[in-house]
Amino acid sequence: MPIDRRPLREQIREELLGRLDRGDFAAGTDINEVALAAELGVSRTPLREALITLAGEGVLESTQGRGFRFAPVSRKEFRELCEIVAGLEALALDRSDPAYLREIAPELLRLARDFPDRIAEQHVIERHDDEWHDLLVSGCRNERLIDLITSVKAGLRRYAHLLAGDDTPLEREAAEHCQVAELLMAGDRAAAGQALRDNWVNGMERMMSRIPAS
Amino acid sequence: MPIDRRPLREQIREELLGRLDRGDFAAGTDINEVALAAELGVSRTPLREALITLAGEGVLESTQGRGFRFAPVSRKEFRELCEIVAGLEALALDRSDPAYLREIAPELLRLARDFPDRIAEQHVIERHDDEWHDLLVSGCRNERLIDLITSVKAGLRRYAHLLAGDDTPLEREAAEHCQVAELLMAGDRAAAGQALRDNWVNGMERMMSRIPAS
DNA sequence: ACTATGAATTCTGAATACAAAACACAGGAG
DNA sequence: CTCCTGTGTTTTGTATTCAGAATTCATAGT
Repeated sequence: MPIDRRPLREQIREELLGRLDRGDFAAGTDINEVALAAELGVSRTPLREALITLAGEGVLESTQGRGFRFAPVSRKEFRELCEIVAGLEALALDRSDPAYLREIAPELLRLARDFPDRIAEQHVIERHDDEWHDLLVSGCRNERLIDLITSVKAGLRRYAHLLAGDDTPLEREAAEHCQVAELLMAGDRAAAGQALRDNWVNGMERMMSRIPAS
Repeated sequence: MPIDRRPLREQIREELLGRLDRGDFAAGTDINEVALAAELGVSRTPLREALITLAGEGVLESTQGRGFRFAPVSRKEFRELCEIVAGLEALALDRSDPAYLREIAPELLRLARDFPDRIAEQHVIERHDDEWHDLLVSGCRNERLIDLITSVKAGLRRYAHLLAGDDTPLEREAAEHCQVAELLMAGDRAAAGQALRDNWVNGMERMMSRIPAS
């Protein structure tokens, strides 16, 4: 097997994002660099590099002399991020090859119908949802756009653990995904894009109440 | 006056972007950290932090063990970036307060008509163009979106010096800006958004020939 | 009792030092 | 002559150290 030869800062970044998913960090709290570096078993240098990357993605904030802190969550920001991702994914759909979209539409439909039931664990559901969205935009030739979507979605990870346990909207989510897939199968990319945007907006509204008011 | 108390990495980032505008760096070339740090009069640590930030914005690329290099320019990437910014600015317009847009429309129109003539220096033209676009999206309440647009536009700076001296499309650019302003004054935000997207696409097509084929 | 001041402490920001990987080039085997 | 290999050099990646800013806490003055 090829051993892991990526820079430490990337591994650290992913580790921190993983912990974020699990809700290990309280939003709004300051980060103690020496403590966190010791905990991760690395020095402050690559840790700070990872923190700077995350700050660039909006996951963290930094203030001169006071270091980094996890950006506090807010309904306003959640709404902003969802709006952006919705716009970007719709754009990606628009810049995709229509033939390819028709090709993957059946798989998208299958995934949407296989949506895990409410018994499933939260991270399984998230994984499944991510998989669907990743496949959806996989036909986009605009590589920078794909990277950008990934980056913006990193900011949404801070909200993941807040949304855990709310299984009511699962059917809605699955149904909306089905609709997008069916529109793609019919070849109506514009309508699919609109349905996708609606899916994001609806999902956002469904989740909004679970975010503490700032 | 308040003295400059921003972190070095930010000042370095701006200095590098400024040099990029002036075409001081050849695209695709490797960066020697010690040499550049010495030239800037700083140590490698904040320099690397700035480089990592710029890599996150797509201005630089990094490879394990080989450091950073200015990402090579290509028509493909230029097209991708323009598509993204077009989509994001149109989204920003869509998320703006219509009343505010009508309010600033006259100023937008005035700016568009005051477009500097072809005698003006390149950076004056760019400054003017930036000012117009900044004002256009200034009514957007989505702060994250504004930041994102700024970040993606940083990637476009690598192309600025390539586009210098091409004064033919100036009237086209000005005319298209006028049209957007007039549509906004009429209160037709959707049409203005479409005109804005067209402006980006047209501008991109006009510039495309000046970018060396990869 | 409360505020202001200042020293001690903690932490970040930046510089330097060290380790390891990539590169360049010379020399030898085929 | 070509290709491989090994050694020396350069450059990056990471760790450590140093300096200075922010915070805390105690104390003195009102």
